[in-house]
Amino acid sequence: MTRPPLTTRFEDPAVSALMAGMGQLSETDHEAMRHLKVVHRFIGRQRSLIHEGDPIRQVRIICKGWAIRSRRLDQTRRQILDVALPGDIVGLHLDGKSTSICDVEALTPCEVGEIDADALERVAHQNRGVASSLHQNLTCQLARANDQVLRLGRMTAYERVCSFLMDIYDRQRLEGALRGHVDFPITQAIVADLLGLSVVHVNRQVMRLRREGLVSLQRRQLVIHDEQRMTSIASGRAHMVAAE
Amino acid sequence: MTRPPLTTRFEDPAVSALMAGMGQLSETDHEAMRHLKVVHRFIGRQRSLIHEGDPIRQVRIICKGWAIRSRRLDQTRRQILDVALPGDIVGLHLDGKSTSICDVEALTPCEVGEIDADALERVAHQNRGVASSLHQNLTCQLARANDQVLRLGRMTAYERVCSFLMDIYDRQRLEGALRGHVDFPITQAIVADLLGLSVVHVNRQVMRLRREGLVSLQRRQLVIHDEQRMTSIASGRAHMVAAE
DNA sequence: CGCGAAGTTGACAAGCCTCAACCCCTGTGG
DNA sequence: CCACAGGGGTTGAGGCTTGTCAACTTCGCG
Repeated sequence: MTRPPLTTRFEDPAVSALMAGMGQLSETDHEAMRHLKVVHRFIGRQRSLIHEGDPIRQVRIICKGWAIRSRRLDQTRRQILDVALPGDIVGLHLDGKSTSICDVEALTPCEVGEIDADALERVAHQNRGVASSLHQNLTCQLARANDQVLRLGRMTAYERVCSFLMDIYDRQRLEGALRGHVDFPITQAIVADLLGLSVVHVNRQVMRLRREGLVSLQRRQLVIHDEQRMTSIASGRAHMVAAE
Repeated sequence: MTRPPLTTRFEDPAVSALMAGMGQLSETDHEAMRHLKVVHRFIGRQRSLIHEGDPIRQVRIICKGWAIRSRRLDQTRRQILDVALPGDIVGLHLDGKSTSICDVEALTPCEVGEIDADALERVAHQNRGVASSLHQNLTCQLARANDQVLRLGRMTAYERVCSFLMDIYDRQRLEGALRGHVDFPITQAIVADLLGLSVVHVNRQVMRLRREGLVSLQRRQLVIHDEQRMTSIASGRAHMVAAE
């Protein structure tokens, strides 16, 4: 269910999250960002944030929880484009007429900050740091999309799973996760739709990774036992290595 | 080989191409763009424009010819991310430190316009239209990347080939190709690396499309005989249709 | 004419999918 | 407290899609 929205103006967690991913912002930049109005929404698990074809007038920032962006080919075939973690922006995937080109759905209960796109654009136009940060965010999403293309196009199922697990792991480490284990609120069915595989085959790859002692994956938590080996497999470098 | 670069300032084809993809630019926007210095380079077929890891200080616009952006997993596995046609920008795929995350290579002899990235950023900052056009260009590249992910993740080989041919076809029609046939300077090996398939299998799909009378593909030219059917296959809608 | 690149075809192998059965865990309601 | 249902995970068997290898043809070009 959706709790009533909430509005804040100062040191908003959404704004902080947004700016965290940004490079060097001047004090003026910060000041300008603080004056943006942010509407907070709370979205239940598996609820839709955005539908393909929706007109988009706000930029949305995930403050808490995880979400996925996806597209459908038909009833049975869905492709998940990427996973959005706290601090990530959703709603930049638009066509020329500001219409969303993908669905966005909450993987876990989410708190989302909404900022009016025009207002943000005005701020960006007057504050160079903000503009270049947004630009950098887009560039980063492009880089992610390229990673995904490489995975789907040329990696084996085993490599794809490794690569994806390391991606989720690394992103959480960057955000300051110091423990050996990170959150993983993702079912194997989701992984399958992300990696262009069947659920059954994903399960086989996960089983193999466990058997080889590389990862633990239970109760929504992921532990990487051998970072180096995982990274090497994920980058396609581990080929004729004795894999048993 | 690389001919000596050439510098122009007014009504540069690169600038025109760049602005063509942009929405509504004011006269001031145009004026500002015209004062940008553009260095033109001529690149031979199969020559590299950018290597992964190169520091990028210029935005590059393809004025003539076709190029591809690609990444390698290892010696034997390459994934082509997309094809750049005249008017397309390359060199926006960067990591945080302005380093290229992919290779760019000329598919045919190319003329490329180079604009200093800082200078362009200054112009963009002062001219809202330019800024939003660049933003829109990035958004468009994101949308393309998503299309590619959908293709690789969930389409069959047959659908991928259809989808790709229609993409190349539609893009040239948009640019004003009125004839029934469009350029197609792309070998099947390139299509294979684009679609995550083997050359042999690409060939089988092309043969099938020919047998079914949907396309002609010869002497570097592509003809689509049944646009509607092709579009329907490319979007995954043609499933249980009697396809032979 | 001859060479190399690109395209074509068949046979066979491998990777991945589908189906189907089963297990485990958790929450829910009687 | 137990029964039950449902979601998620696991496993095996068999089939289809795609890859690999290898041979051959065609095309483009000097």
